Amino acid sequence: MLSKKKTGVTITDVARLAGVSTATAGRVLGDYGYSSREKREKVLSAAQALGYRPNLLARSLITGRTKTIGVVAGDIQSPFYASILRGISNVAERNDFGLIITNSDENIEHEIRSVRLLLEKQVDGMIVSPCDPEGGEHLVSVVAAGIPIVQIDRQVHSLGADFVGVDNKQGAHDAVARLLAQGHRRIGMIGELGYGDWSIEEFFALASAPSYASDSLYPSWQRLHGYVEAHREAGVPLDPMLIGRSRSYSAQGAQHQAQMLLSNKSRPTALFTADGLMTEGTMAAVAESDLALPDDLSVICFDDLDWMGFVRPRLDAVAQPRGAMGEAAAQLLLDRIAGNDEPEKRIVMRTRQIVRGSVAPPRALPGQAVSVTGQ
Amino acid sequence: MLSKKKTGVTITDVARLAGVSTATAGRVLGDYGYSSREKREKVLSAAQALGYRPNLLARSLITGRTKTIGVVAGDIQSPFYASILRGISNVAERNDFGLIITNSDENIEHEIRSVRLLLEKQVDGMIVSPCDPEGGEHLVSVVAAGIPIVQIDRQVHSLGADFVGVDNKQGAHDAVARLLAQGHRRIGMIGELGYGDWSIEEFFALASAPSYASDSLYPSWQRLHGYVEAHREAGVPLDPMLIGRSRSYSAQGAQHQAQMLLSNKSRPTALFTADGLMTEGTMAAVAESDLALPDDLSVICFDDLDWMGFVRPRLDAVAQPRGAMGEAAAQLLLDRIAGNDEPEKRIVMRTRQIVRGSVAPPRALPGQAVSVTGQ
DNA sequence: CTGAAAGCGCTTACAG
DNA sequence: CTGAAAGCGCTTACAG
Repeated sequence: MLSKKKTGVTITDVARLAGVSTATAGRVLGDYGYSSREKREKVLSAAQALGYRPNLLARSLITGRTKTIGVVAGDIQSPFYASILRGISNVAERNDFGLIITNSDENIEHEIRSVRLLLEKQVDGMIVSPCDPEGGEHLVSVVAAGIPIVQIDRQVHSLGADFVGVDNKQGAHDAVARLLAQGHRRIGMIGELGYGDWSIEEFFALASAPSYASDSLYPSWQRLHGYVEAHREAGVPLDPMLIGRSRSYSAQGAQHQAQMLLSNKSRPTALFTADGLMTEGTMAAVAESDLALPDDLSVICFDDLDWMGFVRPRLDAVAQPRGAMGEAAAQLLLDRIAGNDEPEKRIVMRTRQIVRGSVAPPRALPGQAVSVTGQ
Repeated sequence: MLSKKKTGVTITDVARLAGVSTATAGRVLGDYGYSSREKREKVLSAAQALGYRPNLLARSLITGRTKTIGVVAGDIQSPFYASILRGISNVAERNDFGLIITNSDENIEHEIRSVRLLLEKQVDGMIVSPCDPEGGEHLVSVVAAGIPIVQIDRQVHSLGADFVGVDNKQGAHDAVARLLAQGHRRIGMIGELGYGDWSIEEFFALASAPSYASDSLYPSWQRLHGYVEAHREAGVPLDPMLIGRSRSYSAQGAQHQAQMLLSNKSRPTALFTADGLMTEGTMAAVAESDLALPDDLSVICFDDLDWMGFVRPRLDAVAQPRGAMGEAAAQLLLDRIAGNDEPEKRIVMRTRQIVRGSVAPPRALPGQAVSVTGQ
């Protein structure tokens, strides 16, 4: 037995009470077209008396615009997406847009399902964090249908849609360069590094070329590129054994990789983590170890999370402007929805190095000679 | 200049290509009513060929149901709401429902605006975390209009809508009792404690009566009630000076309250924080102090956040089943939408004490005699 | 099982 | 400035 939803007050009811046509009532209530002050007041007070609320569905069916944007996030529960969503939500509310939110869980089937739902709900545009750089046919067809997409954090090759992200290479480069300047020579990195048909060795070879461009790669690879560049500039040789590749966005995977790295007899003296989830897994591994930060191990994390400011030691981080990324993406999308047809835009935002005390010069490890050169 | 949205393929197009009426096409595509295998196949292949996607707006306009639920959260960026939303989202996706999300920012005007938007978007039901226990007229009118509401975490008095929350009193009681059992006699609490027309002294007097019921109060007051009960059971006198009342959901406010408490010459030897945000502020204050956990100060936090498991020392917490709360609320709402008209339901979920090492017996403070009784 | 017709609640030309 | 009419893309009785 379905509960029968009361068919609320309609524009027809208002028009009848006000003694005008539905067209006139519509013009007043929808604030389009002309209306005399007299009719206007009649309609308004009738609407008030009846408690009229417009049915946006009906309006959208005609206008072809829903004033709704859809989002496909990786996982709305993660601090990264939660902050981005907040930024998107701010802009949406400010512009009287609704927001439909879905998760892909980094699964292409889910992503396709989400996009279909958003399409059927007739969103005016979408913000998507695509989970497969190569699997974007479903997105191509959205764009082809004239529905704007803004990609966030990650992108599909040759989709030709706007993009908002951060300068991953620069952020990682600066963090790793700081560790190198402190004298670290064995710097571990824990990253997702999932897509990519190459081994770490092969990527090192590619990325060592000064002309190598990683712009279209996934964030963790761009961050590894920054790692490589910092090493090249410092003249420090690369060691593939120092790279922990979790291959999926999972704290457990990262924890496992960090444990492996730290239990090695020639363990790294510093760790660079490639995102929030990798940081959580890595810190869990560190907490289980006997290592004291920063004396036994220096750490810098990509993405600054709330708690990093009040644990001991406080953790150094590469901060991404997550809220601003969401706002920029939403604003760009609204511009597109409003008809802005300038060429494809790429907004690459700057990261910020946050120094708090989780970096110190390396100490000599048992059985190892460490030459501290520093800056 | 508005970009003209291409009016996609409609059921009329499909019907024409398939050589059937729109009614028949609708029956096949919408999977309602009868259809012969022959027509069915024709319609399906025509739809496939044209790339038909139903326009859910049109369907909803007729059926009066949008298969969409709306959520009014406090702040989707907080880990508390982010997890709840994930739970809601899981159930929604599983049932092919869309999800429209808004924030109230604990501001009644925003909440009213959000509810209006959801109403105009014709959601089939709402999940709301109301920000004012007394200000619920806008919610009353929603329920009166036949649109089900499930309240989460907090509730409006006498709204007569379902509710999903946790046993705040019990959770707080057990945490504080554990501190008392360790010998703590001066236990501070940092909480929002915003609504309520009483002072802490007055509340202590009220809540000391064994028959006092705090079920309809805001969570932080219920948690303070648990604090009071644990003290009464242990025969430990209450001291209003030990309660830091931030009066708003703000980490800064909590930090300030914690600083005040900790800088007092007869400072507490243990702290109980009443929610995630209070914990963040409190931990910031602790990080700035000279106090070492757990030797100088024991801590238990209400709400278990990811990072509490891998900081040092790991933090003890009262875990709320946030994801399950969201799932339960969404499931209950879907039941109501499906027509379940049983009497108002209250789902009160259990918390779980998580012991990790941030609690130890108190040490004597300079200039104070401490009698450790504990077990 | 199928089709013609009406209609959901609005907005949009089009006359006046 | 206003109203009668048509129509957005579907679903729903109602005949057949």
